Amino acid sequence: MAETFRKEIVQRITKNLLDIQMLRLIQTQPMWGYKIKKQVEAKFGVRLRHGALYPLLNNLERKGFLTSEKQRQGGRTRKVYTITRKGIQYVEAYNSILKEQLEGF
Amino acid sequence: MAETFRKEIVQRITKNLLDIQMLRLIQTQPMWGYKIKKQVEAKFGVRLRHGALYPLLNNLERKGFLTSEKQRQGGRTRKVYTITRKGIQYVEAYNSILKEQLEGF
DNA sequence: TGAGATATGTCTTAAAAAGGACATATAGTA
DNA sequence: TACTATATGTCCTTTTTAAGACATATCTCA
Repeated sequence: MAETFRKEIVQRITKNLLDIQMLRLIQTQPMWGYKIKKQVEAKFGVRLRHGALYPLLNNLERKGFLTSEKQRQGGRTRKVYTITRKGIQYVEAYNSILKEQLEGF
Repeated sequence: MAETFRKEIVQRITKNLLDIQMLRLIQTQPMWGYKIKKQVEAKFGVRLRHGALYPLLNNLERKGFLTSEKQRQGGRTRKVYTITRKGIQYVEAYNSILKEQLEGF
């Protein structure tokens, strides 16, 4: 049962706080959409539709949490995202809230 | 800015993981809907509509995370909720995920 | 050369959630 | 007595979100 709960909660957090989980991933190293999709799916056990992912990435860039750079690999293009200072601050705010939650009410 | 981020994230967590925050509250002491509403609003800075709260509480009871007992105060009735073992397990699963998130990827 | 993986994007429709009204009753206070 | 707070519940409509299709192009391996 505890394991069922775990999976369910992880999936809920991933779904509802997907942008934060993505920023955290990109914080470890710059990454492009497709790779983010694969990593999120593997790490959190959720299906991440690309139809939701790419608009979200563009949105995070528009808001200043990410910057992107197009990289060519032969004829194929990757849009590699890097986290900004603003993005790091957002993740840090999240981390500090987690800490408080663990310390209890 | 960091403070703006904090508020925004706390509100997002409260909104999306409201049931868990409520279970955590009730875990500290048995509580009724109206009191939960006031506490959630004070602690997390969100408006909690009673039209959303009461169906959610009934739902959590139906799922076995809470039990309720009606208490009379003169002519007024309070439905006091207590967390169950199952509810505690759910909160514990949440706590363990928070720990892992803090430890990083 | 055909299939599956990599790679990024938009758009429409269907499902879920939120907001707010409708509904009722007691207690306390000005 | 009228207003505000306490207390719990449902229901409809609007808004938001999610699912999946539509769209295109390259790369690799069998």
